Amino acid sequence: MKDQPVTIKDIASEVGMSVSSISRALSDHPHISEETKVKVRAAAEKLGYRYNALAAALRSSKSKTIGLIVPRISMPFQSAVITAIQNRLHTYGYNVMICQSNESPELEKKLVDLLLAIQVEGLIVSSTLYTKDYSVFDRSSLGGIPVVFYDRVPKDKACHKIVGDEFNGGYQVTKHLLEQGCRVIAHISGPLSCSIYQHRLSGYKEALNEFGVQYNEDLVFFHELNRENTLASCDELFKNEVVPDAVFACNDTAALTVIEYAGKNNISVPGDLKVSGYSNDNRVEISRPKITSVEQFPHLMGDGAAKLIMDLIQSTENNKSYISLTTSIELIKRESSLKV
Amino acid sequence: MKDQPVTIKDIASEVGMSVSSISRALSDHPHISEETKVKVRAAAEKLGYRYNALAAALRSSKSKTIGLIVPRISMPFQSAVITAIQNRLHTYGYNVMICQSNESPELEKKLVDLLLAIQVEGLIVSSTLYTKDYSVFDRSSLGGIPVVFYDRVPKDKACHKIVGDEFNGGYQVTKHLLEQGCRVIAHISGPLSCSIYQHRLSGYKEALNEFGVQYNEDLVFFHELNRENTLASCDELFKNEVVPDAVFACNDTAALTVIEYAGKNNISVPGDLKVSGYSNDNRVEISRPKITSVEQFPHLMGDGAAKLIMDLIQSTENNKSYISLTTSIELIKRESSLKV
DNA sequence: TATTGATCTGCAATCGTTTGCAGATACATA
DNA sequence: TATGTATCTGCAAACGATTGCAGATCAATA
Repeated sequence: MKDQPVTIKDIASEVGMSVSSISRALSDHPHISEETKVKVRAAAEKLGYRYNALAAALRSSKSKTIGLIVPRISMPFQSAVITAIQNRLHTYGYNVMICQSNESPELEKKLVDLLLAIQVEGLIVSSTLYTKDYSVFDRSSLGGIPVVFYDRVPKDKACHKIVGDEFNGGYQVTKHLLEQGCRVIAHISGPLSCSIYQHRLSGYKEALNEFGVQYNEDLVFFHELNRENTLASCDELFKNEVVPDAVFACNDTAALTVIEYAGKNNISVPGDLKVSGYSNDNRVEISRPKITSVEQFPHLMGDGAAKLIMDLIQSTENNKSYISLTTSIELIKRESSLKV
Repeated sequence: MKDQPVTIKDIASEVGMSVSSISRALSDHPHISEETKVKVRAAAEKLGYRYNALAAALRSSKSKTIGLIVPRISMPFQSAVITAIQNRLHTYGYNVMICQSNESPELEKKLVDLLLAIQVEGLIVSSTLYTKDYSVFDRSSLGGIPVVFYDRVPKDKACHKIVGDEFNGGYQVTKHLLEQGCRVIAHISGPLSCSIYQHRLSGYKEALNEFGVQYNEDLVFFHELNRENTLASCDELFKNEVVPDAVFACNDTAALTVIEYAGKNNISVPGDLKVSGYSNDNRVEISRPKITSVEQFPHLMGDGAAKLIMDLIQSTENNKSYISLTTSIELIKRESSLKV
């Protein structure tokens, strides 16, 4: 009974060869004959050998690991993206170290340090709502490893990224509500420090403009899209003499909250108030009425992010230029926004 | 400009000391004077030194990493547990490598290999619905690292584990339905290969027995709890002459599906049919009627699992005995199961 | 002065792989 | 026999930290 783990050294003495040949045999190096490979593999099996990826990573400086930083894994959109990334990277033989920033820029910074310490070969990041200082992601701070942002990407910084077509999403939702006859369309958005909300807002404005509707600041709210904040915004909205006939909420939680508020205040949806959410998570079909929302195809985004980071890792040339990809969105119309 | 990463060797030559002193200074070893520590830290900062956790892990055989294997991160219960585990382990200075088995026992086995290769110091596992062969988790196969199971735990194998009080959950739900006057209570369960469903079934039987209701095999279904299977079971249930007056579904997806089925077939819930789910995920409050369910306190379970694995790692004695923890559950009664 | 003890520092081996280079072997050809 | 070529194998130095042990320094005490 060994208590020390079995190493390639042990295999080497077992089969009477050098460690280098064992190493090469196990990694299927072309200079090793097929019969030795078979012999070596058999010996490894017999001794209960376990590959030490740490030692290999140290020597070859290839950890075969990608760091992933997300705000929270519990958001349906995020968990779908993560799963796609993970599955895709597995096919490349890469692991993913998933970290949650919990919407804290400080923690996010610490996580970068942590991931660099374990020698990840690349970083995939969806940043917090409040990240302003992206300097930790500069090439110089990262020691040369590539980073790909998705969804929540830096506003004013050139970088590799993959994002949904947020402008179009905002535009489509608003246009749809306008087409349903709405003219007082509130917009409950996340903080503008976050790029996606800026673009949706632009889409919203564009559609209003096209329909000749004046943009009204009193109808627009920017805050984290939880229940409390959204209820406060609803209070604000409905205390005025002129009340909205539609709400475009920037996620489904907010849309659900608006519907909850409407229910409690005898406002009929979609009769008196039409509502749209965003992200098309699994709750929109359960709600009564079912909620119009925007599908973001998280699987495509995750897949794209994973492919992109692998391209960057594998490309030898140091790419000066930044790649920016956009995934399409699709407005899914449901009861909450349709004419009765 | 260095292109090679800065190592403690570089710091050593910068400040004119040996690498061992640098190593000790940086890790705050007591044998190093405070002033040298300050000097060393300053030099490290100046040179842009980055700790190489891989090298340290190799030398000290302490990777400071725990492997986590879950069926899917997208289940609300799971993502809550994962977050709790991760937060807790971070306070111990440990990272978590999260892997998804995707309900495949084969993949699960591969993931164990992968995690062992990267030298995790412990494993936390919630197994697939179909895992029968737990031998990969034997002490001998694991090379001495501890493993803690949670929620989906081995049925017939002694192990460290933390589970919800499933028997009581099954009992409480059933008793509640009986108290509402129901006597034909269907049970839509997951496959019995999975321990939790066995225990809930036992609780179900116990409550029936207490109320003098005969257990009826025709009312009980075992399958993965997705929409398709659940709809099929509903068809089965309602084609008989004697139809159920309640359904105890073993997760909230199934409960939602039952309610969907009832809606389509003019069965009023809770008037004609009372329904309970399990897990109390965020959809049960959105559904109309709101759904009775069982809160499992995933945060407590994750926290407990994390603490337990750390105890096992830190305890020097090789513990012969296995620790089994149970977290409490709470039945949350809502409209779907209450007398009208 | 010699001894002790406390405090700090350095040497060098080690963790388990990978890999550039050189050497060995075998066989065919000149 | 000598040479070339193709194929395989081994040596030994990395990778960047940790750590047991021994040694150095210096002040305090006998």
